[in-house]
Amino acid sequence: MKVPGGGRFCTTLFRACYRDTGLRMNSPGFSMTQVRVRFAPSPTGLLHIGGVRTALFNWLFARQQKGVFILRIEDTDQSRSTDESIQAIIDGMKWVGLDWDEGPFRQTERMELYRSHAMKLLEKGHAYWCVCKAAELEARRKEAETKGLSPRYDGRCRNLGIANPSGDAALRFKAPQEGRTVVDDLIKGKIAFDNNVLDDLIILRSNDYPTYNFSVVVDDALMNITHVVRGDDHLTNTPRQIPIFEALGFPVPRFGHLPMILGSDKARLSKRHGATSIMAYRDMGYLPDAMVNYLVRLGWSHGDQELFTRQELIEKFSWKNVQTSAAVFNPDKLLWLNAEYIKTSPPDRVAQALVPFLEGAGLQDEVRAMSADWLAQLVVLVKERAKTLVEMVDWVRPYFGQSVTLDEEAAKKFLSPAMAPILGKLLARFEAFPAFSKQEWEDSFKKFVEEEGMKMGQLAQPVRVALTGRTASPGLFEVMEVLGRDRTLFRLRKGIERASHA
RNA sequence: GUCCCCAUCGUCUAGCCUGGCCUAGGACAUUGCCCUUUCAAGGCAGUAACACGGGUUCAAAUCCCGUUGGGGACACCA
Repeated sequence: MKVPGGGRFCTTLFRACYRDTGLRMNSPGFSMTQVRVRFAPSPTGLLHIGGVRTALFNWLFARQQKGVFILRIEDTDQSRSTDESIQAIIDGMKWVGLDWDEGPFRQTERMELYRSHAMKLLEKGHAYWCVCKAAELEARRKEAETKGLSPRYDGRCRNLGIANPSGDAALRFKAPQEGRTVVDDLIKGKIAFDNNVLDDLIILRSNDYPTYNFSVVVDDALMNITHVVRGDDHLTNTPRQIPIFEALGFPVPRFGHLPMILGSDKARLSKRHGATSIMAYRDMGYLPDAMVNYLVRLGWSHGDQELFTRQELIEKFSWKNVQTSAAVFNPDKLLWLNAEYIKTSPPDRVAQALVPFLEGAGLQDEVRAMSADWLAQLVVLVKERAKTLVEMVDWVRPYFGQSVTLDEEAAKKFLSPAMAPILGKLLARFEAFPAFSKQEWEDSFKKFVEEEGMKMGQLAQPVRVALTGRTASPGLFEVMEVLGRDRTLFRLRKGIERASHA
């Protein structure tokens, strides 16, 4: 239930103490508690973009508050956690440039902590042994569901007082059954839950491993997490976790629940909506900065601004401007942003990111033969035409190597026998220049077109095909500049050859 | 079924807290035009939204209630 009069914008006074944590840090008179946040993914697959966005908000807040950002791997699910997934998380975080200050911690390395705290709860009477079998529980849940009842645990072992269970038993937390738990959410405001909807959740499995709802609490408490910021899907876990903090005698952190990312059909984003792994976007030729910009803007805004540097993001971020509703992931806008970043990022950086793609396309020798400066020049040549690095590979291909592969249709259309003598004359003019000069060659070209009584396009297209092999390319004279005098003349001669033998 | 969250153009959003400046602004996509040696990029213009119903008020996108719709959670998953 939404608390009346509470919520996100309740009163100015109230807001001051919970919305603007930034003020707290900066205003004198408040105790300087350092912000400590964490990203706690489970290693059960690839790092997906929703996870990256959660990490991003945490990271932004930590950096802005000069706080600490912790990476914690929640791998207490033995059957689903893998080392490859842990590596995927680390690789993904590094690729988008989200550096952490502590960790990565693995929960499986902290087992004793969970077990000892669980025993503490048992001793204090906050927990009890449950000897119900998993299969029985499952059956009862199904039955309750078909009867239209709540599929909660019925609490049958709660008052049995089992002290030394034989065989496998699980430890359950004695959840409060009365009153209400109020969550004061950073993003959604005050939310109240009636405790009577709570059931006694298992905190220690019969295999001695802790469950999620218990290990998060122990870790968040022990790691002194001040703000637990996670996906919306955890909102209803919060009233289950708060009583555990309390039973353990730990202070309760602030919570913030980020709205979900949806697919085009408004269902929670999943594989069937297309690529969801962050690394898939790297492979599709997206720049990490574009990815970050897109993901942050999906659910957060700063007036009408669309493009942000990382520094701006850190400075301008605030919980107040985080959206409360879910957002549909829009690949078109991401693509536009990527194109924007390709156009405006330093060309040498784009070139650097492009190299692996060129190598992947079989151009490793060609790339090695060229200088970094030339590569950057190449990026400048095609940057407003390629929306991804993958597309850029295709645009850039004609500029490697001495000769060029002619597109058959283009050659047939533009390198006709009738063109041969005209191209020959143009070649002679260019050959007269001892060195390439964009301005001079362009003037000469235009003068030639005029003298011949041609239209610009009539000559430009055949030359374009001769130089690039295709009918679409950047400006002719920029192309020549990147090719250089020798290759320009060489390819022109080859083009004439082809035209005369057509 | 129960509980929780959410609701402005097709999409991301501004505006909502502190009602009037909103004949609702920006961005992506889309349409048309301009520029032009091709392809882009760029420039200009256009189409397009306050879910619905009740209140409160001189005045509601903004506050309250309800309805509808969407999403999430209810595991010895996280």
